[in-house]
Amino acid sequence: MRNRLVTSSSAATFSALADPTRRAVLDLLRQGSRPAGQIARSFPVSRPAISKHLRLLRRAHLVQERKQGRQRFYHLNPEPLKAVDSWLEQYRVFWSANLASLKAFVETEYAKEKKRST
Amino acid sequence: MRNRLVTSSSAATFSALADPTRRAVLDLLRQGSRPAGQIARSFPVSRPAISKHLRLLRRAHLVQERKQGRQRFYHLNPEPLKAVDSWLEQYRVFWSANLASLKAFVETEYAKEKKRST
DNA sequence: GAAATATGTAACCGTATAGTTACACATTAT
DNA sequence: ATAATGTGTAACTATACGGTTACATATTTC
Repeated sequence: MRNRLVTSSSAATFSALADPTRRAVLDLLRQGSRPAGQIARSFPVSRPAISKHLRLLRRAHLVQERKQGRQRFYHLNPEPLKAVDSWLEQYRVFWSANLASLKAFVETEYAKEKKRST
Repeated sequence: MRNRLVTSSSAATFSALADPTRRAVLDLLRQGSRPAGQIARSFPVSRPAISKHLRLLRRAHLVQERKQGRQRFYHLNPEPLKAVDSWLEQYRVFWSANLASLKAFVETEYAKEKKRST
């Protein structure tokens, strides 16, 4: 039941990623750490809303906070995303499998089409 | 703004994956398609609850339905997961980067420790 | 010390969500 | 035809969530 374990331990991560604003915050932080206020100014919602998103991201360990004077710099912690990646890993084989069956399907249809047109 | 697009188009996928039961349903379907009832019996929640999860997964195109007699077989459609994978792709570089800095950190600490013990 | 700045949190609101039970509908079995 | 089976949905409940405004707190500036 290793999958089970991975799935449940990364529960906080998956639900943190469910919100588009939070994903965008992470995308922003990929370019470097920023103080909370600057993050908030990058989005069309209120500062407290972003503050709450940051709290959630913090709890999911997707960001970390570094106090500096009166500012709090947030930086990305990509580590929990590894769990998402390893969950996804088990599905990658299906993509190629489906590509193969799609290819087969297309070829069959092409053959039919050819036959029909003659 | 390609990231933005990827992020928003996969919104349904990300929120579908937020629920642990739904992830477990997908995990189950990796082993092959199953009728709705059998899926439901695999979980400690009521059948209607699973029926609703399946509806959500269907809308996110993560599963597809095939009616067969009075049963409805559900099978995995991994295609939408590609968007998640490509979102993650932008973070993979950070893992190795962090591993490198962790390595550097550990080596520095080791050097300090060595010095201290002499 | 007072004003300005940066931030988090509490209280509240509306909506979404995950669960339940009760019911409707289609299909198969008797 | 009737009963049994498989499934989805409606109605309802409790809770979580994303947003807001108002406020508290810490730090810097003047």
